[in-house]
Amino acid sequence: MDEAVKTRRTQADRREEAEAKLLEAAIRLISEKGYDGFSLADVGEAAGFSRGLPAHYFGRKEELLSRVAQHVVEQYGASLDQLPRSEPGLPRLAATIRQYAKGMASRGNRALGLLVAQAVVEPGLRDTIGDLNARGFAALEAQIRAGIAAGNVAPGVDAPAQARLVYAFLRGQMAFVALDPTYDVAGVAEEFIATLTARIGVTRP
Amino acid sequence: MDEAVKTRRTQADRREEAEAKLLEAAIRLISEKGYDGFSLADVGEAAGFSRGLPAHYFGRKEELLSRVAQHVVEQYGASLDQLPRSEPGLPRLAATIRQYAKGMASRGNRALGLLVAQAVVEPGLRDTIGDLNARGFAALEAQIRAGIAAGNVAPGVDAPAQARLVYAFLRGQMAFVALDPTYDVAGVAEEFIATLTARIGVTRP
Amino acid sequence: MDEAVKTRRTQADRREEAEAKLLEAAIRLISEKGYDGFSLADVGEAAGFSRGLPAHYFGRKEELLSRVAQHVVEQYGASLDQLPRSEPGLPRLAATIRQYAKGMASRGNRALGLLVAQAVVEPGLRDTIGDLNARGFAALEAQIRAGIAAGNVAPGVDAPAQARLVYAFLRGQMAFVALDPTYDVAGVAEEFIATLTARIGVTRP
Amino acid sequence: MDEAVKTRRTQADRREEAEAKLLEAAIRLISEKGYDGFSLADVGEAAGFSRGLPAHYFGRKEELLSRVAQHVVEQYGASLDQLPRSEPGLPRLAATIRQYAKGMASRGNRALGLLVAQAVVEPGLRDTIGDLNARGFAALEAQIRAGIAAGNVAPGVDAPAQARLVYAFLRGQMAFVALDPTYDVAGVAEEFIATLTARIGVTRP
DNA sequence: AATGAATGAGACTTCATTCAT
DNA sequence: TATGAATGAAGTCTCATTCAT
Repeated sequence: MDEAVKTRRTQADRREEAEAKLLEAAIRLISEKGYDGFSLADVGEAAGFSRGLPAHYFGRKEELLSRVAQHVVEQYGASLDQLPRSEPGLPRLAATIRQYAKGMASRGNRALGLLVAQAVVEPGLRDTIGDLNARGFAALEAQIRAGIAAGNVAPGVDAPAQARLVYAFLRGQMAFVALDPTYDVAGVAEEFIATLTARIGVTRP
Repeated sequence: MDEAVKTRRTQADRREEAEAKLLEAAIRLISEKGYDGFSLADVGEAAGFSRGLPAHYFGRKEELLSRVAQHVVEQYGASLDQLPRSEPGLPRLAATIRQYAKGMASRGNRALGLLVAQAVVEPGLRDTIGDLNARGFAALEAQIRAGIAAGNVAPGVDAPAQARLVYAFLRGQMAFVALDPTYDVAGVAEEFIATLTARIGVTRP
Repeated sequence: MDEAVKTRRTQADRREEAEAKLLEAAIRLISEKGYDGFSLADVGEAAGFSRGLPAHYFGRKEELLSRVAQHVVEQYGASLDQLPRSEPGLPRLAATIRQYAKGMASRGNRALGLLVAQAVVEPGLRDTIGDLNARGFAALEAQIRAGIAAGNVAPGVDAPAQARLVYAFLRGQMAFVALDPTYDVAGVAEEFIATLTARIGVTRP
Repeated sequence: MDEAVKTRRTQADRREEAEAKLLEAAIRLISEKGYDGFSLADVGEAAGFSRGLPAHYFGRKEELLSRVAQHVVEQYGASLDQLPRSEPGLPRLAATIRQYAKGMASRGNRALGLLVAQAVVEPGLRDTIGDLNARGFAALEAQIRAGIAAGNVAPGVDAPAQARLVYAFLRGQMAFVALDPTYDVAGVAEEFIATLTARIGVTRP
């Protein structure tokens, strides 16, 4: 039985590992060629496997792309949950914005941008990306409320609207960076933080 | 001879008109099926012409898509140039933001979102979309400067950064609306205007 | 306008002719390789066209095969309608059976046998073959009734049942011939005619 | 040693049982999807085993299909050998025809119909089905001769031809039933028995 | 012995593109 | 000029088959 378990483990591991490699390869290809600019065979080869493996695992290309989206969103969402360990509220919001600005040129983000756009016309992606947005809104909103509780955000602030505002800004920046690597993310992010602070920060007289 | 000239004119006109219809059909298809989710023949049929006409006019599909991008950008840019006739500076900025929020769910905007995303991986679109961004930045920046001149924007404001900030916010909202029609664009836009005003507006003591 | 009509004619003719060639090629392939033993590309090549043409015309393979069935059935049914010009009733029935026996080894019949069998599991063929059977029953039944009217078939004969009986025999023979070219169709057919006559013929005392 | 022998026996039995289940599953699949409308993996799953087992046991698909044909023919032939225990000759022939009519809608028969048709183009099946036909002819022929000996069939009857005639009728009916479950097998079979009797039966004055 | 992972060939199908009318 | 016939190149997807466990 130990034998059997070990064997099954190993087989399952082999598969899981191969799947992960295929997903990574797909992310790379999306970020380089676009949502539809590559074939399943390309994914197999890019991952160092046979041309047929992606189809064998995922069945339809749509399924592979949906899995890719989930994978990217999971990674992105995980980083979103790990807000920097600054003081809760406005300081942590500022830190979050800076962190995002820093990671914005990554391959995963380029791929995410294409997936987000495609989600508008691809029902299979719609929910995944919709969840991502909802999660982002919620995390930011929670942080704003934490700031109110902590006293570094003004009590009357419309938390949901401000959360969406912040997230929209971040998403928009992402598109600029992806297109133009010389775009000054950090500078504009600082300006945004200052703007946000002017609106929701607590002025101690 | 007059005859000949008139005929040629008419033919050229008819061609231009047919091309415009094809481009509009292509925009519709992009907004429904994505950047690459349709064939040249589909465009012909969607425009009410024969399946072969798009190939006849545009030759390569790449050429059609490039023309579509130019067309969309032109329309979008034109609306950007027609800023509302409010008082220059902050009031006109606010009006602009509201106007954008209103038009955000249009088909053209959905298509634009897909084109902007695709531009990241498509050299043929890169310049077109890059120009669009530059034009947007410039228009907003000019308005901020006009505000400083008019006295409704604080003199020390970093106009380029604020212009990018505003444009990023608008672009990000566009993505949210495209994905979720129930997203409250107007409400968040008002919150944004208030936020912007808190930062760059002139407080009269 | 004459011009236009002629042009359109010619194009339509070209297409119709090509389609007919493709269908004939498909029949040949079915009779040689079975219902599923060949590809669409094979059909194109066998007909002297490109590998892609069958797909271009028929879209799905299923559609091609359905069209083939209609084509074969049409030919077969046409020959069935042209009963030999013998005296109506029993003589003409006998002549019909002989005629069928003679044509049984043809390529079309081999293909028909495979299509009939496949119809059991292929909804797209079911109706076509069902119609063929119904037509066969009806033609034979009509001939039996004609015999009663003409006085060479006994009045009390169960025409529908006898028609089915005859048609079942013919269909069964078809399978034997297709499998074994040395099978003595003609001899067994004569024996069948004698048997039929013994049952439904009118004995003049 | 007894142990070892018993174990080996048991394993051989288990294998044989599993193979039988796979063959039955294959028959089911043929009757539902056609001769080639399923994969080896489908057979494994349909039989309640793993997707890999059919390949493990039979090696090539061709081998599985050939074994299926043998299996079906064996079952069919066995039922043919077990002619009903009526009086030899014409009565037993009639009983046989009735028995066949009754069993005609079975799954095995549907599969057999497809195998018979496929045999025309599949050398591997040709002999198997040829043998089946020969066996059927022989059994019927023997029964006719037995009738002559017993005095219930007329002495001058052409036994081989009549045997083929009967078998052709039965085979043809099979195709009708498979296609149309409402076809009145029993009624037409009775008409056939009466027809046969009129031709080969002995009239007692 | 049995499972299922992995390969690679080949099918169907779609389309950009070229050509004939 | 405009249509649509025809080609041929991919791309998706399915599977028989081989291998590792």
